[in-house]
Amino acid sequence: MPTGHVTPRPAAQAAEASIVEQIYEAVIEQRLLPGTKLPEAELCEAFGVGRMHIRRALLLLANRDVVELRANRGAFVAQPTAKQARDVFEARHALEPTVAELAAQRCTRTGLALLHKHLVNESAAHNQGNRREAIRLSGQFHIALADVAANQVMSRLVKNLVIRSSLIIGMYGQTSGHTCRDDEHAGILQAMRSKNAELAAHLMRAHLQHIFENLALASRVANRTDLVSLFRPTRQ
Amino acid sequence: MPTGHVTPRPAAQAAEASIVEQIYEAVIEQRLLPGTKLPEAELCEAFGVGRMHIRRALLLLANRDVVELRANRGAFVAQPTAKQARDVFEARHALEPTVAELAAQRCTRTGLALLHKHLVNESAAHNQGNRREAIRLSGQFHIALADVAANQVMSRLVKNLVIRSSLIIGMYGQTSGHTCRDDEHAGILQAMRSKNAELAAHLMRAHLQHIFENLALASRVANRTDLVSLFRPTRQ
DNA sequence: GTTGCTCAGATTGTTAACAATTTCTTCCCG
DNA sequence: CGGGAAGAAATTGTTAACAATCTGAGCAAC
Repeated sequence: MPTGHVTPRPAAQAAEASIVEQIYEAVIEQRLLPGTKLPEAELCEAFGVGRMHIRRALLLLANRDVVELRANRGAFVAQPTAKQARDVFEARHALEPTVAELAAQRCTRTGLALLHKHLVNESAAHNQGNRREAIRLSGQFHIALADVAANQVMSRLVKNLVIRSSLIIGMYGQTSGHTCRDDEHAGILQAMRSKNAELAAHLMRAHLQHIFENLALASRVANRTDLVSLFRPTRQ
Repeated sequence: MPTGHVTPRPAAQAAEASIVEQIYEAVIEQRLLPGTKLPEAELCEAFGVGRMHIRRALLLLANRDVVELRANRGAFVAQPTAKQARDVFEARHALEPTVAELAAQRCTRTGLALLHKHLVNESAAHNQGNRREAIRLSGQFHIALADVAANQVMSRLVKNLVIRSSLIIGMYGQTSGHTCRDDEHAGILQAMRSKNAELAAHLMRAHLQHIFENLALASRVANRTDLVSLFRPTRQ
């Protein structure tokens, strides 16, 4: 037993958790579009780890329906079907109003301040035309709300659903950039400030409904992503 | 390309899915109690597969909080804390009334028949004193309900929450065997028959509340499991 | 008699080589 | 000039050996 007690071997299991997290972020920011191939070799180089860790990270991502593993073909960013999109938003509709309700009941001063700061950044990104950051923060708001609700189980569920929503918006989203109107987020926060849990839940319901209505589930742009991967080398 | 098109290589990825499923079942039936160690070697022998598949299955189970992976120590059946227990049931409270509502709206004649058969079996198991089967079917009812709701996303979420509930009941459940009173299940089914979605949701809410109230979250039997693993060789 | 250390056995974590499959290129034939 | 088969390169899946860590028995010291 040498010296300090600062986590003997931390690099062991944290590796794939970090990888999963980073891919999550990339999906939320829509830098990784649905259908994009994720070759093991590239990921190994990108994250500087062995194939084993990449393999395990991909397995976890597949288990959460963020990537799809095709046997002997490799890993691809998931392409949710219209049915899956409906299911995801139905689940959000069931969960998130309750999350908002709980968050309104349990929010501390610190939590409110955090969410407010979130909104300020979100608004700023919107006005600056920083679409990527705006999308990211837009999703993060829902996750932050779940954190304020102080329920880790629901927090994880919401996180996963938000990420999958990013994929869904990437596939069926209308061109107009208002994926999540920040004023609606502001309304929810205002309801929380006045401790009106019922109103927060109602506003969340309406908000989710609006997001869902802005999807064009009829337009099957499913194969678009293959084109994207074709065009990708030139862009960025 | 030899003959038929009946899934060229099915044995590949289905392996760990099957293993996960079987461990799920064992946890639901409370054959695997919280804290039980799951050594790789034994699992390899039990399922007749290589260490790799076991390893991946355990990773998936850990990702769903059904087992806990301690670095260099191995895999153990998860031991939910009281906080986690509250979180799980709060999530169920948010999800399952909606599931019941949707199930009531969407149930087909076939679905109702399936659920009815479920209840009959459950009741029979209860009367025959077949505790293990009763517990299993009791959990399965909630899962079957989610299947009837025809939302795969919610179905998977409910399944996971039910399994974790089994662990919670295993840790904090009172001695009396009524983990899920089947008459309450019957009430929900009756509400579905009369297409009363609102009532189904309400009954589900009450049902979950009852289950939760029968937990003794105060009694920290957390370390009990270590004793269990000590006593286990003699029993059964 | 108990506490603490040391070393062997067992278990987990990692790496690397190998096998199987897919994909792309090349070449032949129509 | 186009279609298609054969083969090579690349990628994924699997196995086995190796390294690191933990567990437990045995022994010495207090």
